[in-house]
Amino acid sequence: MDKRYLRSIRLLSECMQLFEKASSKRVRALGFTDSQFDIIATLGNTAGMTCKELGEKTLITKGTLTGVLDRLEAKGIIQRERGADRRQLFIKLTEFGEHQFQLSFPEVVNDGRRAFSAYTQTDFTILEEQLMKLKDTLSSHLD
Amino acid sequence: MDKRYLRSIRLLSECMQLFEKASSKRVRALGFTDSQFDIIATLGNTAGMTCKELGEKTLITKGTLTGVLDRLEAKGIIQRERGADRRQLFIKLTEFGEHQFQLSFPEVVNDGRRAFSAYTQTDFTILEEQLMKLKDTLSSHLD
DNA sequence: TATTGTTATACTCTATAACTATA
DNA sequence: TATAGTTATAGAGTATAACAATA
Repeated sequence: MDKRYLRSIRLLSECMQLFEKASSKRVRALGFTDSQFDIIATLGNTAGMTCKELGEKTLITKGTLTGVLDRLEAKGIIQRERGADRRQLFIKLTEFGEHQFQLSFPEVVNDGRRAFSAYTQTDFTILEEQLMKLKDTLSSHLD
Repeated sequence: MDKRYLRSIRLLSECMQLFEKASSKRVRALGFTDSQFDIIATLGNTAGMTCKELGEKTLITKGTLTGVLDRLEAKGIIQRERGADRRQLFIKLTEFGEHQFQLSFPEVVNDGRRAFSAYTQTDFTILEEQLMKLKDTLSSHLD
């Protein structure tokens, strides 16, 4: 059994861990949990989406999502609006939420920008190429 | 402000999400939580380590770690042993835990192997090269 | 005094299943 | 009947700070 792929997975996971550790610290300092920020970042720069869509993008199951959205609504970050199909709810950032997004998102990802300061455009191109290939492979072979 | 790095981060995160979704499902089916499996995988093929080390590797803070270890100990997966410095505890897999690791680890990562079935040795080399470069960059510029 | 790990607290996330209202 | 989202429940992870034992 060829285990070479394990090295790639481990590297992938280590990169993600490094990035998440830094961003999680920022997010926490801003008064959000990782799940809450995940929602905010997903809703940012969109016209909003249904709970179903939001759950699929963030991997948060619907039962859990209600609670996370409740807390974000209590903070005035998001709002729920009935859709045409009256079973659906459209979730979107409030004006205040949009403001928070514009304010906090760059702060959270700014560490990332600094981290990549040594990358050239060519470096990015090669990295993106490999990650896209990886993503396609994983998409078509997992689940 | 150059935002090109955001694309790389997003791709990285999407790859990780795909992989974690699949592995989380397996782990859950085996009766473990992600944190618990993280501990098991970290302790597997080692002689054990202190809580401090284990916490650093898994990013689980010490207060939380005690609870996770309690539940793994109750399941007979891990054991705590006093070290030479009697403030420290060495955490290691029990014989049963080692058995569970040998049994479950391949099952969890097997999806990964399948996912990479189309990768050639050259593909792996290039991917690993890019991920190592990324890891080095993130390591030296974050935190 | 500093370090290692535990305890205590309060909150958040999680899975799951039953439920309501729409369709 | 099927779908979208909520509610209910029990368990698990989380941050934080105070604590005990040891160094």
